[in-house]
Amino acid sequence: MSSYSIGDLSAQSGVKVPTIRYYEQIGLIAAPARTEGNQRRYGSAELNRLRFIAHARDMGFAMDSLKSMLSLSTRKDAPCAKVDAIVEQHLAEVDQRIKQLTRLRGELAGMLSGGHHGTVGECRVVEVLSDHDHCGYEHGAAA
Amino acid sequence: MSSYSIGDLSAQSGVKVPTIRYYEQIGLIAAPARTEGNQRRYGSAELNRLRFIAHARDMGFAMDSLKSMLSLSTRKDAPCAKVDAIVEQHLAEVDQRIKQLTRLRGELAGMLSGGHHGTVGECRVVEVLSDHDHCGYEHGAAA
DNA sequence: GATAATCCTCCAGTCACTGGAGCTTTTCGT
DNA sequence: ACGAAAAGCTCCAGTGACTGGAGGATTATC
Ligand SMILES: [Zn+2]
Ligand SMILES: [Zn+2]
Ligand SMILES: [Zn+2]
Ligand SMILES: [Zn+2]
Repeated sequence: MSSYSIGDLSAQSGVKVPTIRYYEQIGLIAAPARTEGNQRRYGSAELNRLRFIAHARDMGFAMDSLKSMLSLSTRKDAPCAKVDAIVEQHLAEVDQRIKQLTRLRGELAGMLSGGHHGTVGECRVVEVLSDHDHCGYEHGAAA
Repeated sequence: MSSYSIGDLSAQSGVKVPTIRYYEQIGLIAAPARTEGNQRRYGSAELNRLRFIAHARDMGFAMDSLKSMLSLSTRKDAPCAKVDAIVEQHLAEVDQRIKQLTRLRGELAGMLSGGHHGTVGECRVVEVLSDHDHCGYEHGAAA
């Protein structure tokens, strides 16, 4: 059988029930067929679409990219260059983020180094956090 | 002189004016003195606190950690172990995030590799996004 | 003393959900 | 076949961390 209730769909996709309704509301997924008693019934196409959404969201794609990819992924014979471009851009963003976090990691490690601060008054963490001049890292500069 | 208007404070700290008022509203900073005409006037202590907040926020500390660190950083003779612990935990989180992003990077790069997909129908990006089985990465597992 | 810039409060909106109240429908055991 | 329990429905409100606007008062500058 290929008829899922919203709960089934939720279980199969890992997306919570209210979130599915929310996605319908914002037009991310289409309004499905209803039973006599007004309950939503989905087919496997909707399940696939929802999995696509969940997977992409899980990988940190922005909602906008997601919508673009969804609309681009419907025509199987269309060129995939645009989809690929979105992924490339996301890859670049991820790279950027990794670099930022690596620098931040250094900053945090630096705060903790030198060890045995003892009191808040001597604590390098508090010092660095209180005054960016002690930090040496240009936070917003590479954003 | 050590009397700043909210605009001065904003300029000195890099925190936007409405955000400063918001921080006051949620109790992150204390309500400052007012002029005859009801305008906020700040001293350098408030500026320091705001800089602390901005700096920590900039480094991705959660609002909760921030509050803890703020309350811990007031008594200069208290031991700094707790502050350090918060930073250590944040460092661990950053490490974790870097690992996740590095794996994600691999996944994204893998999607783009093999090149020349041509059409959406053959596109590895669409394939991987449509069906997590093609992805091989356990997304939620290490969260 | 006029005029521009800044400030005030209050309220609404953002994003991506999440949860509850109160009611109806479906499912399931007997 | 029937009654209870589970799951569904709609509507509305709330979250976090701000951001922005309306409409009006105050301050700074020339
Ligand atoms: Zn310390
Ligand atoms: Zn810094
Ligand atoms: Zn492709
Ligand atoms: Zn995957």
